[in-house]
Amino acid sequence: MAKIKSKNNGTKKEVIVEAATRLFREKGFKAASMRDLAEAVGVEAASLYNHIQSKEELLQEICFKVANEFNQKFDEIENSDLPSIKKVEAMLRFHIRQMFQHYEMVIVADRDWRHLSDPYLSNFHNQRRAYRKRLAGIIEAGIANNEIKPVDAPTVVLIMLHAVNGIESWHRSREKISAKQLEDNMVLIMTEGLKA
Amino acid sequence: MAKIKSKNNGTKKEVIVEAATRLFREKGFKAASMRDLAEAVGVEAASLYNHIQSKEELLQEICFKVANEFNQKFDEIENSDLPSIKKVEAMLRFHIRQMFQHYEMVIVADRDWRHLSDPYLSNFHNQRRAYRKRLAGIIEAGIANNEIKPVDAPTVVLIMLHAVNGIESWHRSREKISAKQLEDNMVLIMTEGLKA
DNA sequence: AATATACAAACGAACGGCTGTTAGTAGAGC
DNA sequence: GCTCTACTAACAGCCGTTCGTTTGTATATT
Repeated sequence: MAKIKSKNNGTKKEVIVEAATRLFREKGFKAASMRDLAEAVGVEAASLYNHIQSKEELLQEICFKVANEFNQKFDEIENSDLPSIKKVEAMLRFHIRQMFQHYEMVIVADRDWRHLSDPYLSNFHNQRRAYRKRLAGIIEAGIANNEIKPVDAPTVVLIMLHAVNGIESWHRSREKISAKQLEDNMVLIMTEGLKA
Repeated sequence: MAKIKSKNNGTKKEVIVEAATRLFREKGFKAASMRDLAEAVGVEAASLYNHIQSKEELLQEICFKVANEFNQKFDEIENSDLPSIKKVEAMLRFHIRQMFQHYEMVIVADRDWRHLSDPYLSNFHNQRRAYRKRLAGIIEAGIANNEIKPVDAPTVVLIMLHAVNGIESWHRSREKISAKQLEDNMVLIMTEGLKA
């Protein structure tokens, strides 16, 4: 069973999810139609349903893949013995790199997750809240042992997570500075105001 | 003629635009239907067209109202004789306050402007680019006379403008710190890393 | 004061078009 | 011959919007 590989590197479903990611990023989940998607894949709309169950399933795949990657990295960093300020920096750098390498799915997950329906909607929403709370926890730990100046941790999380979204603009701007340069600049600006 | 005031404080069109703002913010422009909007206003969908020309006109009103307010404030600050770093801080504070007071329309304009169609789409897009360039200009001026440390100005603009969007989460979170407190926290975090 | 005129604003019905999705079927590759 | 995948055709439902008409009300005329 399942020799349904497409071309060279994955199942047809994966090809569809990738095309959906690009399309959803460009038009938004609601505005992107299954017929648009079919055209992008090079097939009729009905044919998509040999590989997927529904339009929403595509959004689920995207959202939870992104969520899992972030949660996994978070575990790794949280369990390390870095000082708190370095943990924050590491998470920030990971966010920035994900935004460089997989920005389309990161943006779709961040912008269109509200179009999920329960139980996926609640699940994702809860994960999102939990993630922010954990991140704020690291910052508060840093404040507690004087690595980080006493700022409101949830505010810092708010700023950091949203600031990274700005990289979307960078992706389609003409005169790009290098990725490394942008990363270092962002980290500098965002963490310099934190240090005690 | 034209005593078509609704209830006490504005034309019916204004009432519709306000309801549309709330609805678009909640569901997104594409996902919000004219029948949804009609119900929110307390009227049949067809009746809306006695007051507006199209669904897109509503989006136009929202987007350009927001754009005009920001551009106006920008002129005022740019023409002042504040030091560059203070101009940046003033703009940042204005963004934050707009986000507190009119966050629904600010968010709709920022998230759904892509659903405008030409010529409004190009117009808005150009204003957006110009705004960011002007803001970067202020920062570069500050770098030139050593008020601001030598960072990449477009990156700072990216971060600042997106960071402010985080206030949306604050609006619907349970345990709010005060608006003033959040504003000061954001300004501190965002500007401390900039000072030379 | 009663009636006629004018017009804004509401309505139900309907439009063509697009939506996500299903059914049934034909062909390709093992 | 069996499985997988593509197709065409069609579905029910929602979309923004238009139509013709009725309702409500403020003003002008008698």
